[in-house]
This record gives sequence, C-alpha cells and structure tokens, in this order.
Amino acid sequence: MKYQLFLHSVRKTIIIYGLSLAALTMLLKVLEYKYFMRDLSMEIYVAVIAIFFTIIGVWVGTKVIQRKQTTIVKEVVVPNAGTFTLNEAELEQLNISPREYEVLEHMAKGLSNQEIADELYISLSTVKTHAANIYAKLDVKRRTQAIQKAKALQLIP
Amino acid sequence: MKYQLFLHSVRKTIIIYGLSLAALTMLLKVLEYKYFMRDLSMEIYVAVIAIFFTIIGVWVGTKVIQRKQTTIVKEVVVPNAGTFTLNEAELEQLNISPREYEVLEHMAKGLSNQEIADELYISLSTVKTHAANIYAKLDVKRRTQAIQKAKALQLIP
DNA sequence: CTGTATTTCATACTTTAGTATGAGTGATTT
DNA sequence: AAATCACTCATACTAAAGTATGAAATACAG
Repeated sequence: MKYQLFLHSVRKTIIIYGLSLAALTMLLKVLEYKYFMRDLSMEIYVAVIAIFFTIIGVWVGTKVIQRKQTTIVKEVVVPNAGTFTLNEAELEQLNISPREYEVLEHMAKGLSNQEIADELYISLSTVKTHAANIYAKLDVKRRTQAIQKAKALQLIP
Repeated sequence: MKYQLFLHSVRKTIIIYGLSLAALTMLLKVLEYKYFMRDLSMEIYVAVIAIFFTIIGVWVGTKVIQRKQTTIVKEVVVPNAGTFTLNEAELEQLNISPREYEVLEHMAKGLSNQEIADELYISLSTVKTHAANIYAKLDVKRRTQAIQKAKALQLIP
C-alpha cells in the first residue's frame, strides 16, 4: 500500500528506459555498420560507443535517483513536515503539568536553567524541580534525552 | 564513519572515477581485441561494451547526483523527518573534523560525555575537548544548542 | 623535510545540571 | 474541614558539563 506507488513508478521507469535503450542500440548499430564502419578505425568506433552509453547511463542514473528520492519524500514526510500538532493525549497520560511543559519548551530552545528561570520569573530551584519532575515522567536521565523523547512523542515541535 | 570516508576524498572523487573509467576501458579493449574479437560477432561485442558503459554511467550518475543534491538541499528543503541528506558543504565550511562529527552524532543521541568516551574508546578528556571545539565551530554555548544548530544545518538527522 | 591539522590525553578549575528532601502557599476536590 | 495537587522555593549535596592550557603522536601537504 505504502510502497505501491514507488514500485509502480520504478517498474515503469525501467521498462521505458530499457525500451529506449534497446531502440537506440539498434539504431546506432545499423547506422554505424552501414555508413561509418569501413571508414573509422576500431578504436574510435569503440570509444564512440563507450562515451555514448556512458552518457545514456548517467542520464538513466540521475533519472532513477531523482524519482527514488521524490517518491520517498512523498511517503515518509507526511508526519511532522512544517505543521506541528500537539499530542495532548500523551501529555495528559504522562501527567506533565502546564508549568512543567513550559519549562520543557524552554529547555528545547537550548536555554540553561538560569535562563529559563529568568524567562518565567521563577527561581533556579523551581526550574530544577520542574526539570527533575519532567525527567521522571518522561523516564529519562538527561536534558538532551528529554528533548529527544518529547519530540518523538510530539509534545514539542 | 560514512562521513570520514567521504569528506577528505571529495576532491579526489572525480579523479578516481576518471582513472578507473580509463583503466577499465583500456583493459576491456585489450582483452576483447586480443582474445575474443575474432571469435565473437560484432553485435555481441558492441552489446557488451554498451552494457558495461551504461552500468559505469549509472554508477557515476548516481554518485554525482547524490553529491549535487546535498548542496542544493541546504537552501530549498525544510528540515523534515523522513529523508536526511548530510550537508557536507556546511560541514567543510565549519571545519568540523571527522572525529568531532562522531562526537556530535553521539551527543545528539542523548549520551553523556562519559558514555560517548566509552563508545568511541577514548578518554573523557578527549570527548570534552572535541565538544568544546564543536561548540566553538558551531558558535554555541551549550550541548542542547549544538544539537539544535546541527539539525538546523542538516549536519545530523 | 617542515609545518599544519588531527587526535589524543591530562590537570585544574568553574559552572551548570541533576538529586534529595523538606516546606510553604493557593486552588480545587472530596 | 481535610486532603490533594500544582507551584513555588531553599539548602545541601553529587555528578556532569564546560573552560583553559599544555603537550605529545601521527598523518599529510607543500
């Protein structure tokens, strides 16, 4: 279901490029054989073939890669691409209080405890208390882990 | 690890590809010419050359495109969850060394300095040194800010 | 070969983070 | 009225993070 689009496009691409490759091969063969074969030396002929198909290869390669990337982007990026919706259910389940959440938000901005205290007009002690409670409720040991988990749980953007 | 392999070989990449291409060309030519040329028909010979250089072309094409897009991605794509492509240009510009980058990666996982030291089999002092260098190069003051900025610059997922 | 960059480590120190405990104040609920 | 909860703060401590400085080995480029 999720990969249906992806597989479909790739199969289509392979068929199209395969056919065009075959057609070009035959065309080249016929042309070279009939008109230039007896005039050009073997080395030049091989070099022309090599360069031509290298270019074809590069072209196919870039096309395939581009399609691959755009397709993946379409499928995967759906959750959390610019738009953030707070997971309130998770917040309530974890019993994180409004004030604790504010502290969590400020932590995620990269502020120190002292800076958070200044922002929220509370003491450093209070921030530490809130922080400790947050860590306990999120079941983590460090600030960085708290931010990580909060983002994973869609509590913060 | 991936980064370590790439960063210092970026300039050499084109040279390596070019040389291997030339070497393979000559090898194929000599072999085919000497041993198979008179036994195989012209069509098969051309087909082998064509397929071989198509594969080479695809390979080169994908490599080039991947590199090209990582630099373009910087301006165009907003940080998203699904697809991550390392912004190597920014990494080089910031002069962040391979080892520093490894430390940065581990920091972003929420590990403590001691845990990073254990992971990388280096001392705590060394991790601190790397960390301090990272903060200076990213122009930040704290671990959390470093992770934030590194993500914003597409240095880490 | 010499200079530069990288990586490594140490020591000593300051600052910040985090833990543990206790306690006071409102507001709400039972 | 008593219990509960959220918020606040303090003190005292431990642990971790971060700074500054110096130094040694190694790899690599000019």
